[in-house]
Amino acid sequence: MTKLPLSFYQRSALQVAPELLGKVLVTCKKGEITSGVIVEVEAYTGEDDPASHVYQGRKTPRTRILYEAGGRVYVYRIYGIYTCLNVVTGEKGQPHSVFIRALEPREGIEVMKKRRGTEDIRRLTSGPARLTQALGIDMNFYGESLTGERIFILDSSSLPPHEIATSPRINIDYAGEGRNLPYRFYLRNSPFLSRR
DNA sequence: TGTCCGATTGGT
DNA sequence: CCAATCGGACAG
Repeated sequence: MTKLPLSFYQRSALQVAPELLGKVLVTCKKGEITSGVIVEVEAYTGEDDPASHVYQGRKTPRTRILYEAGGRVYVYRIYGIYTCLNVVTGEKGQPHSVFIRALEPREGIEVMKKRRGTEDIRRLTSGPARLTQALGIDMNFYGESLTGERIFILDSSSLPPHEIATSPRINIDYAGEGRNLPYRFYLRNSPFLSRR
């Protein structure tokens, strides 16, 4: 297996998002490898997207990395407690990203159980803030390259289209009209989705 | 400087 | 259904 190349990421979020399903997200922290198959993502499509952190051209210290070329990590804090992970996509100056919402655990399950404080496999990585905790992803990962050693995504064969489902994005009621856009993509039969 | 609020989660 | 908990965004 080989890492996805930068060229994979340097396209629009709507192209990249469904293609990330079935790929394997890996982190290596203090020699401990943890990984999971990506089963749920959402596309955030830049300054015209009411749900995006860069809506209407907000350029702030937090969103700086979104304006760089695709292939890096965008992490942010939410509710003062949790960390959420995005993959930056698009060309430089095109602030797209793909929000990673859920994984199916693969490698390092014992480490993940310890980090999450639960034995329940279904609650290890089935949610955006759960998976970051399980994989040890914190704010120090801001801007990290996805072609490096700490965090990367492994390539794998494409999935048959009928396994991929679409829906509106979750918990973006603040986005007005944008709340109905079908920008969430997930593996139809996965037991590891984030739904509650 | 002050106020408002969230791309969530876990427990009632 | 609701609280937790604090940095970011923005108004003044």
